Amino acid sequence: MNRTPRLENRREHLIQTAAQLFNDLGYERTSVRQLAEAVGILSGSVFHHFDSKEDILLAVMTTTIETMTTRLQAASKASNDVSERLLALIRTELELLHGDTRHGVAVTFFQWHSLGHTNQRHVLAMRASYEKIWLDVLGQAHASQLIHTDPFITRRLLTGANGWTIYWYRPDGRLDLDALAAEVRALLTGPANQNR
Amino acid sequence: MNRTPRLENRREHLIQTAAQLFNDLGYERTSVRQLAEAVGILSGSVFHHFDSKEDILLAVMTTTIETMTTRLQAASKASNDVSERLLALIRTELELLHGDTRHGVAVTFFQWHSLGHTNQRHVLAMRASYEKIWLDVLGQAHASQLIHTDPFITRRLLTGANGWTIYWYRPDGRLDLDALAAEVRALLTGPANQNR
DNA sequence: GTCTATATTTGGATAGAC
DNA sequence: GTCTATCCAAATATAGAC
Repeated sequence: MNRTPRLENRREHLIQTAAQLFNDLGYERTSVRQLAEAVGILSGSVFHHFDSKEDILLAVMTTTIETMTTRLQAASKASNDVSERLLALIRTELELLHGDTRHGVAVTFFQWHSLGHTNQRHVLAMRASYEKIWLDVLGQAHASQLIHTDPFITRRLLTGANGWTIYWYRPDGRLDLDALAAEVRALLTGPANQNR
Repeated sequence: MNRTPRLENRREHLIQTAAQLFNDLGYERTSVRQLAEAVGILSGSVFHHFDSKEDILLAVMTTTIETMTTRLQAASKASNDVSERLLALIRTELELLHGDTRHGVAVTFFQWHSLGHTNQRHVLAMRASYEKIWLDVLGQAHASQLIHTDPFITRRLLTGANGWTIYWYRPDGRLDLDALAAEVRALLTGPANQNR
């Protein structure tokens, strides 16, 4: 029996709660006191788990990037068909942005400038393996003439297009995630692949 | 003769300097003291020109949106050909993001969450006329089968794709703005319009 | 591992002299 | 329109008791 539900790992709980607060309010506008209150402890106690406030942001991002990479990796192995593989990657990134991981993912996408330079480089290095998966698949898509724009530039434009969806797209609205993913792929591959 | 160069309009100078600081450091990490020092006055004097710090951010955004709308409007009248008109809009937005207006534009794109709700609505309302120009042209492009994705969704994906370029694109690099604009249009219109 | 208490800094904003 | 001086609030972080 567990006397302290959810508290088996307070550090994990702090990271999840911080992700939500940082996403809702922004890192700078979130105080350590708010975070502490949200998990039911006092502000001083937070510093038993983290060295500094920035350390919390770093933890949010590193754990998020690990999840992102794992899921994208899995998606890239879902099919041998390049077109389907591309769709799987798009759908996965949109799921990351709008599913249970949304807070951490949004923070990772849009708040890395709140990190100091050293930590920024650390996060960037971690993101590299995530981006590599993308570039591999986009390279295949380009080689098989599924897409006709440069894979590198395409990925960067796509990063913006997908990331920006957090500001307007609502999964519970008219357009579901599959339909949105299909629209995004249609944008990349052109009308030829719209009718199957 | 002017004894006080650049100071004819101190308020304007403060807005321009604030745009740069807010873009470089972020709104929350920029102090009124820093801004004051950058224009050569003391922090108390700033509040002769603005009611509050948030008021400065609001001024940055409203003046920026006016410029954005003016320039996009001009671009939309540059040609009667839909394809060229679309390219002109893309090129103009990229110029706004990377030219002399870049600081204010980046702040307007990515830091509106630092505004209170009331001011957010104000800014959103101002942006509407800018977005209307886009939706008109994308609607024309869709009607003439130049693009095949929904104009509304397309614009939102495009907003993200273009806005995100501030994080990776450098106008002084290998790819010039015309080439980037061409890539973006190629993404929207598909391979059919890539070879002219 | 958490709390109490607090050190220390910083930032937005104001009042009144010049 | 700017400066001087300062108020006040809020925030990160620490030390030591429990």
